[in-house]
Amino acid sequence: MPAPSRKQSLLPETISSSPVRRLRVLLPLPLADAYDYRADEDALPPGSFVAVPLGGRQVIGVVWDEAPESQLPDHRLRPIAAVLEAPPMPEKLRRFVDWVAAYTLSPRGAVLRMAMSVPAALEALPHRAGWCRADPLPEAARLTPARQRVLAALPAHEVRAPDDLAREAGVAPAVLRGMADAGLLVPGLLPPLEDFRPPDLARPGPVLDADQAEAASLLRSAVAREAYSTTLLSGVTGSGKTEVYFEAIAAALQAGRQALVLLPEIALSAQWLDRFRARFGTDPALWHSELSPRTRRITWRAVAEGRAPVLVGARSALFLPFPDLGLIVVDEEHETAFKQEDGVIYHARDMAVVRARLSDAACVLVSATPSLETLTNARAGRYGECHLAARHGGAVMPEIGLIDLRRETPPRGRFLSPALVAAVAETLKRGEQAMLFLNRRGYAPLTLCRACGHRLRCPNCTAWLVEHRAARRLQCHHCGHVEAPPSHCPSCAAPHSTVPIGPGVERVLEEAATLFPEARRLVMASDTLPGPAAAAAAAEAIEKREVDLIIGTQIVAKGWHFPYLTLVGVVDADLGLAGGDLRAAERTVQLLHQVAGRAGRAEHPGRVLLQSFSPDHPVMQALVSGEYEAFMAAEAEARRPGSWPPFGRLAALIVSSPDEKAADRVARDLGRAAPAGQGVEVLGPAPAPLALLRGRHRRRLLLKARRDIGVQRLLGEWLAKVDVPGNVRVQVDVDPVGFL
DNA sequence: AGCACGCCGACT
DNA sequence: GTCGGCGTGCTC
Repeated sequence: MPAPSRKQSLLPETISSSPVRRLRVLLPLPLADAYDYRADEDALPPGSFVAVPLGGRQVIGVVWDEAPESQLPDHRLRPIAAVLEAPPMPEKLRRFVDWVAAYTLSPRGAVLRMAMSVPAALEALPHRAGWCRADPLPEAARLTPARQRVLAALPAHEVRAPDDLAREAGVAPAVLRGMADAGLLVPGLLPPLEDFRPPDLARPGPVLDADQAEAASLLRSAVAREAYSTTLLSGVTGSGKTEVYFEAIAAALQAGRQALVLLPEIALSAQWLDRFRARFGTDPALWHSELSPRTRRITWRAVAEGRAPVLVGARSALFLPFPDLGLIVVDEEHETAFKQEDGVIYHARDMAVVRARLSDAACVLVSATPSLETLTNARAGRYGECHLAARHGGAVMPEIGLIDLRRETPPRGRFLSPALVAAVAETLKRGEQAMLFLNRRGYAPLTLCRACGHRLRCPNCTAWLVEHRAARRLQCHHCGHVEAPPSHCPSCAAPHSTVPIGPGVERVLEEAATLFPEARRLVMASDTLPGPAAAAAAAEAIEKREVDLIIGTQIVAKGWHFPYLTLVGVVDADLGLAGGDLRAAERTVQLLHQVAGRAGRAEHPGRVLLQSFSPDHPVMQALVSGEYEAFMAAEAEARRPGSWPPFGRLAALIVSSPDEKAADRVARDLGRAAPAGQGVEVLGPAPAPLALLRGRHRRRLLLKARRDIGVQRLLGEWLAKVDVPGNVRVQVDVDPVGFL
């Protein structure tokens, strides 16, 4: 039978007598409002997952705790179709969904969708078959050594999964089958999902030094209060911050609550997991984009049922249904990867603070190079603070030096200066490891025709095509566009006339291969290390000294521990400073500081060399002196007069459309309707730096407002004044961090 | 997000 | 004359 049309399906539902009970159901669709449904069940608590009819299909939604308000008459209401078995969505998560939607000006349903990312976890899960010891054991059955091992591994009245039992007893699965036939084993049912093994709190952790112990006790007591607080935990690379916040996790577990750790790139955290295992003797639950559907379902359900005491994840883990979250740790809190840039645009670090507040939980923001926002909040007393001043275990900070590229010029077509080449050679000669850092993937960021000067650009974006020589192709780093390197210039048809301009890591690798032919070289970039397994293998090879020279993009900056790495050369320290980005200087200092932190640990002192054309720039001077806080204080004073964040608020409107005229028209209308008044300023419209992205023409407007002004209301009223045709999209980015 | 309805080009 | 393209618009 075909699906009934709307009109037909209304018929049987209209035969109901008024008044009917109404229930509010929020659906995981980009809708601002919840819908009213007819409830025939008694006492369906808020948070319940329900299946409801919508148009010609059925969708799963959540009973929302607000008064029904639909203008629809009773007879137009459709009934709730089914109540799902999953535990209701916790009240604290529902409030968080409401809060995030209001703050980011997103439809509530769009935010709910992030909290319902695993629809399969809401279905009832089948019980799994297992084996149980027969009681009594049949006397006649033969007890071979293999069979005895199975019985030894299987306590009376316990059910075990066949795979686990066979592995533990060291027998083939066929043995179990035979034992069942002989009546020694009887079938039993296992619960649908296994628990995550709880961390062992009694396990002796690493010995903390005095600084660490003091910080740990401060965090422990913050967690023990079971009330909202946010604390900044800062300290140089290698000062043992991770071990300190592990104590906060232990405190949350002791209080019977859950702990969540957010990492910017969970895929690269194999070494983090080793440390967790060392402290707690078990693995935490994981949450990131590469989980299999099955693991995703198991983990979501375990979180919902309170069976996952500790979860480590990427930013989307903030929307998991923890019943009683006691602690949120945001490690590397300065990382821009915490900013979600599409769909619902939010900053996971800021939302973590909110989630903690709504959960009566402690939040700990961790970084060697805290963001200016966080430092300012700490200085103002809104956040607590603890700082680890020294590297743990007696290691010293690396010595940082500058190479002035205006004097120390690399040979033509090369990118490593003589001074850096000499330092690498010396390091390799001593049998130590060296790293060359360049935050640019591929071979060359720009290709041009030497005959006519034509530059190869992406057809869909305002961007050059990046040559990836190993893969023999040109690639756009903003959309998926790929093309073969042309044999003739597409503009003047000159044959074989293209030349690569500027370096990427592949080109540095090529240079290193000619300079250091005997060194064992490894490139670490997101495209050469596809997935967590490859990244973990690379890290292991480095730790085992199977590599002499590492050439990497920013993925090398993130929390790795390479004990034999003593030299880091930054190929282009000026790279991040170009462009009109408000945070360019801050981000460059953070990135290069983190990269520098890879050099030298334990007994091997490290050295860092920065190649720069502007060695006098405050960013370079801050890196050399190591005075991060002083630099950030100066940065703050530079932002204060213009009321730039964190002293004022920003919101960006991004107007985009495949039709350039339409985008321009809407941007102009928005500009005319811009709010005005004390402490409010609108900049733009202007073409976005990426004026064309994935085939869409983009214009930007920027709202700057005093800190005490409610930006959301302003934005809401502003957007309501302008009518936006269907082919134009207006995205709102509250607290933008990038300016693309 | 789906899935309808709607109004213009190439097929029987 | 119908099948079907995917452009707008609604779903309690």
